Amino acid sequence: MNHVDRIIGHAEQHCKAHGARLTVKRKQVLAGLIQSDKALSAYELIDVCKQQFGESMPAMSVYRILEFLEDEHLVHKLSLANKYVACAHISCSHEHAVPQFLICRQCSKVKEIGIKPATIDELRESVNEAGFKLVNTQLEMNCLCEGCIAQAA
Amino acid sequence: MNHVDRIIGHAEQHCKAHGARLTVKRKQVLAGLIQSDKALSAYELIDVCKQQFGESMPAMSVYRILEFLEDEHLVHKLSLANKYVACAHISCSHEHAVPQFLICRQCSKVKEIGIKPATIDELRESVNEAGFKLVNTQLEMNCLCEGCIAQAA
DNA sequence: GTATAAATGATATGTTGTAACATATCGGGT
DNA sequence: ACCCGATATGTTACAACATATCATTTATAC
Repeated sequence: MNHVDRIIGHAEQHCKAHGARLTVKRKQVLAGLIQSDKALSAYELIDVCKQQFGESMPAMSVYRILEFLEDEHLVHKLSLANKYVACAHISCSHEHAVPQFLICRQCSKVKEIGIKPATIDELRESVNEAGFKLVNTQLEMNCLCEGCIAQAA
Repeated sequence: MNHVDRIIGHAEQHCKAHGARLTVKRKQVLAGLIQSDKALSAYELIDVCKQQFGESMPAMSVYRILEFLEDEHLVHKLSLANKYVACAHISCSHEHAVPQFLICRQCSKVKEIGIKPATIDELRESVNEAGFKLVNTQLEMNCLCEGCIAQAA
């Protein structure tokens, strides 16, 4: 049983635990994201599913499935790039804080990190001073990844 | 001379200073953004220009003009919302650090703030530890503005 | 005034995402 | 086993955001 399947297994347990169904199509979409170290757009996912499973996947279905997977906290949407990534912690059993994302502008590689709570608190403080309230702490930052830095040098 | 015209005047000086041309169309687009306290999409700007100046403005032109205005640092693009705002500091003479943006998810109202350099440094540190490099420090955060908080309560 | 570059217009197309309605599939109650 | 309601997926059409390409106009330099 490979890496991807193991994670899918965890996801399945997670869904089962509260009566949500991880159907075949949903598994395919999730698997597509897990296999990719890059963020993928919905339409890129359609292509991936087509290639891997020979199944045509209407855009509408992919968007619905992504929404389901987001609700299950199995997938994150990156608004900064209009792309999607699998959650890095599907296999962990403990709960997670809202993550932050580093997105490589060159190659779409994504790293999910947890910034120090103290830093988050400072940010939230700055926001409050401006009279706004953070609705979440999912920061997304435009970055370059190690590979693309090396390549540029 | 009203508020908007004054800012446009500053923008014109700014452009003139290095041989860039703030043409009529470019002024119209910029004025549209300055008048709005909300972020506007490119297509919303087309409507605004149509209403205010009776001029039809092809999408292509608006995008070109927005690009020009961004290059001149007169406008910021908010990737989180696919919308655009006028820079809050056009009339200031001094240089500015890269700003951060608070975007109201309810009404698109935007506040441009400057987070404490120390906090930014901590963020950059977290990013570096993950092996990535920030390409800029233009953070965009999903928020609720004062008005929408009050309304929700 | 003409050559040149910059700006804009026009048309087509690509990309991302949703609305609305039809059909298929699953699971429980009888 | 069968039906029913709920959930999931399919289909079509289109809205919203964005860019490519080539033609035309306008401004500035010489």
